[in-house]
Amino acid sequence: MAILLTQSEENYIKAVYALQQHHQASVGTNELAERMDTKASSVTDMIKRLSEKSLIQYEKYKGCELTEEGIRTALKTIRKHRLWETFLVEKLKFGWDEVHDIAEQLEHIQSVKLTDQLDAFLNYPKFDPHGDPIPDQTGAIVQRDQSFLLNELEIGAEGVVIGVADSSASFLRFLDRYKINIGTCIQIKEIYAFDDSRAIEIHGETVNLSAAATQKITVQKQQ
Amino acid sequence: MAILLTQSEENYIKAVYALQQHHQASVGTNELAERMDTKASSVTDMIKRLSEKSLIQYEKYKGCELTEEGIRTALKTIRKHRLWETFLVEKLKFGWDEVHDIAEQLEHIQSVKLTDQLDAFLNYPKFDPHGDPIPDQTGAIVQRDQSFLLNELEIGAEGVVIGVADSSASFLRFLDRYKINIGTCIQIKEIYAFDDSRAIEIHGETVNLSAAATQKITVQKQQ
DNA sequence: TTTTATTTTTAGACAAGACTAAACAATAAC
DNA sequence: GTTATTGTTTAGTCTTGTCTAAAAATAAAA
Repeated sequence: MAILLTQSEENYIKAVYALQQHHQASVGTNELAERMDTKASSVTDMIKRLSEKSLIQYEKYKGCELTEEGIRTALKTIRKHRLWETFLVEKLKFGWDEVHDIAEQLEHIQSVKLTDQLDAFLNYPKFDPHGDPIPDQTGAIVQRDQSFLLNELEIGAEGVVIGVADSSASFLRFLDRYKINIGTCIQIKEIYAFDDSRAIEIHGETVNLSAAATQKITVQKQQ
Repeated sequence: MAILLTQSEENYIKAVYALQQHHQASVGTNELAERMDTKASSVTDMIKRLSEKSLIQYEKYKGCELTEEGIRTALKTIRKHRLWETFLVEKLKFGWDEVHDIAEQLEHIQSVKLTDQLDAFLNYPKFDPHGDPIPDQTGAIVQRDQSFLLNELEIGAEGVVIGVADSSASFLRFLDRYKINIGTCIQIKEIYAFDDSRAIEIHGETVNLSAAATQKITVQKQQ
């Protein structure tokens, strides 16, 4: 059942999954090479290997996509990654901008029991510190009911931050400076048409966020 | 300062350290091959690599030993291994016979901050679940005052279990069956000369332990 | 001290995963 | 419907870590 994969193979599977989720179509070699920070020729080699293991569906010059088994594999890795990120932030007091690289290593630890015990220890969290959903043992993901980007809210509307669309350290530090976190409550006070920035109230203070910033913050609308 | 090592290199360093600690002399190629479950020729290759990185002192046909830098490296890995074992048993409720293989993977995660935060989270433990000392950030190891093997105690003497000299799953399960754990108090009731077994009192009950078993349990003598 | 046995090292090969350079498809432009 | 351009694959090389088979050095025995 559970085929043993190298770390490199797991990383490729994860990347294919992410790209496939993004644009609902088969994934190209160059695109994947860009994402994996490697060369197209290396990608071709790896795709062939994964195709041998029937985790990927592949036809020459036609791109690739994950098989059912490949998707299950990707979800297992994502589950581990997000559980470890949660552990690092909740228990070890890391900032949410510091955890990605470490989780990238931890996600490759092989032990189903470890993953499940960690899940239990964290009290079966549904979302990680960036607001991304954590697949359960069966690979199921909780789907949130309608969420909005911050720039979709009208003046006066309130939202609770549930995620971010950019996990770069730079952006996460920006959020920290404004004390914006998962669960933070935000109200739109004003929208400036000239640059599409917003005045928002947060923790009682009013601050200005650029259009770029508001496009990267996901909220659950209140009431 | 901190040279990056592959997992394989780290494992070799750890093995050399262990063998060197055991018999205070330079470590032979075959011996190391046995320990690493590989062939002597592979060991020679690796020793050369580690010698290049000046972690190992090596002379052809004369065996090898760790340099100062090599010892520091070994202690870092041992620190991580034992902290993770402690985490798995204390927080994730693993049995002490289940943690070795997982810790063997976790010990290779690269992040000084992770190790130190984990140490803090566990409240700076001095010993792991098998009673082995955990090196601190500087590599210092707490030395226990005189410990004894269980078969060195005379009749009537009491001891508190502080470690085991065999971490095989089989032996650890044996200990679990008798509810023998780190911190368990044991008193010698009788010594049977014919097979060198002992009647011992433990948790109010009296049971018989073979000579082989009593040679593998380390205790701190009481009073 | 010469022979025998053991230990250790070399030489050459292999698989995984990457690379460069060059060839080959597929698509777009004219 | 040829040419450019872009995307993809092949061929050959490299490194890490391993292997086998054979040679060389050391240790033990005669």
